[in-house]
Amino acid sequence: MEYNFRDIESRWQKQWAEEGIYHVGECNGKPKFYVLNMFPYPSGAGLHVGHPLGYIASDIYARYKRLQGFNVLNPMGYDAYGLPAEQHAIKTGQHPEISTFQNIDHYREQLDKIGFSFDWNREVRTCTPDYYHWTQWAFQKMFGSFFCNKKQKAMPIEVLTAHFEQEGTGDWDVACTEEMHFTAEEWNSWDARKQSDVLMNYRLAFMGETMVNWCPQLGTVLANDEVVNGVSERGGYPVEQKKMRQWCLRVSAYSQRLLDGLDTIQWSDSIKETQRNWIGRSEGTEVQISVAGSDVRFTIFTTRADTMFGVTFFVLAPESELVDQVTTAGQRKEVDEYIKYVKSRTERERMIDHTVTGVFSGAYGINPITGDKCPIYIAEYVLAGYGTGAIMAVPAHDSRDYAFAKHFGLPIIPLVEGADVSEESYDAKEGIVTNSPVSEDKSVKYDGEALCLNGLSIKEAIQETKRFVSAHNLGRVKVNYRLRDAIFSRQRYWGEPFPVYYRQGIPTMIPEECLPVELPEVEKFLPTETGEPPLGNAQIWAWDEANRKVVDKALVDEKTIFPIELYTMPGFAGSSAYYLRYMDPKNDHALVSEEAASYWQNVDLYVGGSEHATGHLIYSRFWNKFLFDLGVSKKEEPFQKLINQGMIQGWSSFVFRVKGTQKYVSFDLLDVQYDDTAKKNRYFFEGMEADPIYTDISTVKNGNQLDVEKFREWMPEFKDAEIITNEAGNYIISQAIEKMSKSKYNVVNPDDICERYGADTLRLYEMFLGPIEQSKPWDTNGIDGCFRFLKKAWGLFWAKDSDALAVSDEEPTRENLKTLHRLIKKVSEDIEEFSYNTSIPAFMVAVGELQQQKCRSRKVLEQLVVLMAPFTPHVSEELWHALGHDTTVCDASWPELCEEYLKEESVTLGVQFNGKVRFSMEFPADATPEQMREMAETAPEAAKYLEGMQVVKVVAVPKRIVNFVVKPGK
RNA sequence: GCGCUUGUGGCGAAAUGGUAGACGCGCCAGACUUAGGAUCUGGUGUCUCGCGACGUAGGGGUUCGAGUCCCCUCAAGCGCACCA
Repeated sequence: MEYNFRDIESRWQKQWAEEGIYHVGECNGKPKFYVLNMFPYPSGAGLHVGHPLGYIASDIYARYKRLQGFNVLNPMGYDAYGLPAEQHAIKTGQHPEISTFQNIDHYREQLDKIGFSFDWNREVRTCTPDYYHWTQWAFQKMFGSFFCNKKQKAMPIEVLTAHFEQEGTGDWDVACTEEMHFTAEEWNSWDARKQSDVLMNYRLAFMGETMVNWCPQLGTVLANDEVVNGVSERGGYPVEQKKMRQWCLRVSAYSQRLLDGLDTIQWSDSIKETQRNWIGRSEGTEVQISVAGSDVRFTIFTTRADTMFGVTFFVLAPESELVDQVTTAGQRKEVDEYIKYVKSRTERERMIDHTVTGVFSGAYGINPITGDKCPIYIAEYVLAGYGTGAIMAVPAHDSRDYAFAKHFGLPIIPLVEGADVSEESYDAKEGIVTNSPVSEDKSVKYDGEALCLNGLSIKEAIQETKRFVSAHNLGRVKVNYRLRDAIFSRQRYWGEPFPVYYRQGIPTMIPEECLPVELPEVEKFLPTETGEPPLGNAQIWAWDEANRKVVDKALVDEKTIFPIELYTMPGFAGSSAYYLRYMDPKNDHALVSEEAASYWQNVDLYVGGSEHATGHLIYSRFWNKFLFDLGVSKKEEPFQKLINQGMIQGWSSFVFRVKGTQKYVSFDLLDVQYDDTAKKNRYFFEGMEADPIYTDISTVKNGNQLDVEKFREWMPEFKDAEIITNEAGNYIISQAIEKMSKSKYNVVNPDDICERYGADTLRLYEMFLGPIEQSKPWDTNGIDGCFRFLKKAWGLFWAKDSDALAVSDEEPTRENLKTLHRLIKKVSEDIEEFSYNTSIPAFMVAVGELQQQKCRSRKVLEQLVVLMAPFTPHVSEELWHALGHDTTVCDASWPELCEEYLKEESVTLGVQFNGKVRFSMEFPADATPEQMREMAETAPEAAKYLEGMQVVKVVAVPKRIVNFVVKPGK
């Protein structure tokens, strides 16, 4: 019987959907397993072959786990809010929801063709009110919480206000934007507005005046991970630094927990390391510096407390508030000019250009250890956002300070024995400290004690200085994190609205029972003429406190009716807790019920791209930890194991058009020159320049030739093209590996593959391409091999030239069982290790062997069907039913491995002399090393190698090798 | 600059420290076919007529034995980057 994949696949896909065989519930009899893919953003371009890579890998794992008896949750949904839909809406005037839903339908259609075992009953879309209800709810909970540093836990804000009423700030160590100190009397004397402002310093979701990444072209602020190389990730527009009042999430409060959690999860080292870098923990010392002749004091942060004796100047960040306080009248003008210059520079300029700039403030700081007066500079190489925005400069042991000192002619004092600092600084943290102090009178005594570090190693010196500084109250030991709080508002339309109104200017939460606050209709999706965000265009957008509903904003009276927030939430809001919602997607009363959360716990296997390392994967860990503190989430970490599938790239193809003509020249006829200034190749034909132009992959034949007819048909503008071919009459194209994208015409569509080869072949081939975590270009050429394999496997079950099943009840031979169990072993191991690319060859070999063995045994073939089921569900289902089962193959059991069949009676091993294999011979599989040695030594082939030689040593490893170490002599 | 990852045929890639290149693509030859991008069989790392020798980016080391473990160098990719 012919392998008719079109019929098989469409028939089973329909039946699976009708019978709902992939729907799961909370089943306490079975152990749970939660498999999850990063849900896609449904773009207008549809799926390309890269998207399903991760879905197929996780689907194989999900099906495998199900066959092993687990109750597997494998859901899918859509990250439906996003910029492209909004940009499309601005262009066309069409509501973004319409295009988004159309795209979702298209995605679903494409996904359904590949035969995934998703439970579509649990689908979520981040843009539907029943979903973002819980995004808003979580935000309100964060607003209503603060973080206790000692307990390392979020707590209700009421606990903090009660404390303020009783004791003021006291010495409670609480995560905050800036440290504040006030008494209970002060707190109680403040009005609601002032109290609200102060609480913003502590809330986990708060409004803060912070430096933000402002993108004028997009008209919105962006999170740090949305800015790449100083330009916006979406669109590549310039980004400026701007001080703005924005909603923020106090992600930094969880820095330590985010760091510690990494040790408890199975993620790749590279992604854990990326997150560690992003969190950027650094242990150091804060030291108080007083300004000479003034009351002003400031704090510096250093990780090199051992270098206190080498300080020759101090530096403040230009944005620091201290700049104004410190600057002397004489230097005012120069400082102002410098600040103006710094402000004129964009983020991008600052990143690329590291030339030394700075200005003297006129003031001097006093080094508390040496008593020295050192000049205070202002320079942009010190960042306001890190540490205290002020540093002590030790040019001898910090390359940046060194460059600055050289530029401004400041002294350089080496502090490490043997360090030569005449050409460059000595930054290494190794060596013995000297010059600290140079002489006794160079260090200040506190309580009769002076710091002396001479003779200590640098590490010891750091510890000693920390002790000294803390003991004499000159500063304290401090841990800093690079991780910044996340800016949580966007000036866009297509996002979750904030459930917040402004009660006489005070941000106030809309009552929890009134959620969700639905995104209002607007006429235009652009900012208003007065520069308000798009929601400023919404008419029905005011909160009526008395009637507890959203009303016309014309009614705002600031007594009972107030304006609602115009900002919306960023993309990561909806994607931060969706894995919890899948557990209980239709719950109206809670994000997730207690029962569902307790049963499903967290995601066992999460599959998605590594590009989310510092975005989604940090935010959702933060979000989950917060929900864990609330008791909603049951696990500290949301994703136990993470697999990052590589990106599938496309082959872009180029033709070359001579400038200003319709001549298209074959690539091999061109002169290629590298343009050093433009950093790209330029192409010339008979002295005229030719431009590379993308051509569609469908116009390419034989790997690198242009199919001229298809090319002419592809676009009207090429219809009358003058094609200049090479001598052989072929037109050679040029190719490049690039990201798959519609605009590069290199997209390979999974639908086309399914149409031509079937979903099972597509699934096999995507896994066969290479290791799942590696990026690789898509190459359709190899797919025939997988298709042939399926036809071969199919052929095992059917009689030749007839529709009859050719399976018998005969007992399997030992050979059959050996092949089968070798396959069981290999495939089980491979799936556990996600090396699917090597199990497909194993299938190929096994099927080849069974074919050669003329195996017709039902017992063997039935198990083969089950083994293939995770990879090729359609074929397996068809064969499973053909073999007479009336249940789905998904409910079969994964075959048990029986090592007995793998045992060898004898084994052929290479016999080596001095490490080189000279001949092979048979050994009993259970031979001991002694027996092996004896057999090898007495073998006739061995004689010529042992002739006149002395045996120094023999190494015999059962099932591995026999090696004689010999040397001449007797 | 720091961190992570990767270097194996024409290509995608395999190899618990044990005969490197399984399997697939491509290519070559043959079979069946009255031309097809079908199917099947065999071959295919390099050098050599052959015996054989050499081969896993380069160099060193550990080992009876190294693609694999250790050290150094080089190259590529990704991430972070005046983070004090």
